[in-house]
Amino acid sequence: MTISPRLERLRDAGYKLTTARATVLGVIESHEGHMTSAEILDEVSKRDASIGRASVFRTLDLLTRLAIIRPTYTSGSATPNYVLMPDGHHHHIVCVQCHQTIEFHDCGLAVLSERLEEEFGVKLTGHLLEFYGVCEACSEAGVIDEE
Amino acid sequence: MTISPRLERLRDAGYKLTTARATVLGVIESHEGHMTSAEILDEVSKRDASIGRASVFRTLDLLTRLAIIRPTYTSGSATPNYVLMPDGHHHHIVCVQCHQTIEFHDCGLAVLSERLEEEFGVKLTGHLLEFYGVCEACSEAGVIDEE
DNA sequence: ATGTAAATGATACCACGTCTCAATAAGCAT
DNA sequence: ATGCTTATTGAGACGTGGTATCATTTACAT
Repeated sequence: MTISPRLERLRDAGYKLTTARATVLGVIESHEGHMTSAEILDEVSKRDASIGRASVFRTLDLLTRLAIIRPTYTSGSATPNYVLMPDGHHHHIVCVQCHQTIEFHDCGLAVLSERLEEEFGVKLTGHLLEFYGVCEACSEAGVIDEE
Repeated sequence: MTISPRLERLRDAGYKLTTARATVLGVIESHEGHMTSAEILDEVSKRDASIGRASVFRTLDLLTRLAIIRPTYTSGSATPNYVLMPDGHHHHIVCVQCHQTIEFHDCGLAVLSERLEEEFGVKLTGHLLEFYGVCEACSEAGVIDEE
């Protein structure tokens, strides 16, 4: 069996390679982009009904700790969206009106990252950059917040 | 009564200026930094026990839509932390081991922000930049993840 | 093969956050 | 000030996402 490089990271960190973990990661990887926990739960049990809810959440926690995925803002106080961090980083714009997200790729943050590592003595593995604003469609519709 | 500039933003956007809203914002403003919804709930009812839970959550949603605060997910799938966005932006480093956060201030993202506005036709009001890594203390303790 | 500790699944459980709805208060016009 | 209109509120019931517990299973080392 070939092992996804991300699963290897998991094993290298001292965690066991289980089917539950592989399935959860597989689901997230195959479904590039944002997923809510409900969607993940759903897809996982479609692929392997024997996997319990608890394990899915435990795996999400674990993947988060390993900076493989990241929970991120959705709507106000609702449940998070999980986002894959392809090379340890992820960037998007989210529209505060309609919650649509636009992904973009170059951020030029490598320099800042290094500076911070020195300044604070930390070892950085990734980052998430979210911009907030109003998308084209919404600003044309002109809902609230026009001054 | 003098009105906080943030409350004014709220009113200018067409929302009424109520005690519930003022209290919630007041709590968040006075407690600079990160707060969970539980902490906010607690502080609010300490200041004014007549304010209901529902209104607090509604206000959090509203403030989020207005980009005055922002929920961020420091730990895995737990409840979000609400963060004030002083000038529309906020930056921190979060330790994936102990969940401690370190705030920093200059990010040099203004340039990128403008470029994105042009490229995607959006109007950006703020951003959140999170770095993930291992803090000094944790990497000395050397828990998991040493290669 | 066998042992052992980590991980799992089932389920009961809890808390966060939402919904509903009648009561209230903000803001405006007079 | 006064009254009108409508957004907003508080109370509480409700749903659901996520967690704790624990006996069972599984991964991995020897």
